[in-house]
Amino acid sequence: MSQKVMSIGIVRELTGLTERQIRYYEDKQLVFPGRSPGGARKFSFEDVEQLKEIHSKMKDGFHTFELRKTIAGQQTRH
Amino acid sequence: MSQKVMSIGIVRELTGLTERQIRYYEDKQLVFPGRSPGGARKFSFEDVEQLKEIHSKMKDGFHTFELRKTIAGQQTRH
DNA sequence: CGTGTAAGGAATTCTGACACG
DNA sequence: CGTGTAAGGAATTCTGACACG
Repeated sequence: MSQKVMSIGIVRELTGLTERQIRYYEDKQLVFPGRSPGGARKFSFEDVEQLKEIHSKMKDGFHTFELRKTIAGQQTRH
Repeated sequence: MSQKVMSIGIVRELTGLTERQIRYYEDKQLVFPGRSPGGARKFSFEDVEQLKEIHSKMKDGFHTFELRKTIAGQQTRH
């Protein structure tokens, strides 16, 4: 489930988010997709769950910089 | 694991097969990928396992038409 | 039969920017 | 701040065909 295999188009379908939002959350360090040799983002099912969680929190009024703190504790490192 | 989320490029990496082989196995009805709106094949992790199994059998000397019989019994229907 | 390849087109994704607020 | 969009380019995938054997 942690294998980075999905391109952003499918993540869009699975999460209901727009590509813009997904890229923005990555920019804000809330998700960490891999990259294909050509530069395309690659997400795992865990990333998809993470994105759903993020968007849920956003709707609750949280800001990206607030969520980043919470997420920092989830990351394996750094 | 049965969600069709990977494009052929990743399946190529995960299975070690060439795109040509993957498409050929689909043509011979050994795997049944979904399709994106634009027509791109979408595979599941189950499909990846199936492909590995297929190639393994091929190396053992089996032909696609022989494997199709075995696979028919695995399919949910048809 | 199973797989390689060159060919041309179409769909997908990428980045940086302007916009609004 | 979070997200929409038009812009141009690059990477990805598709199909049908010719090739070999």
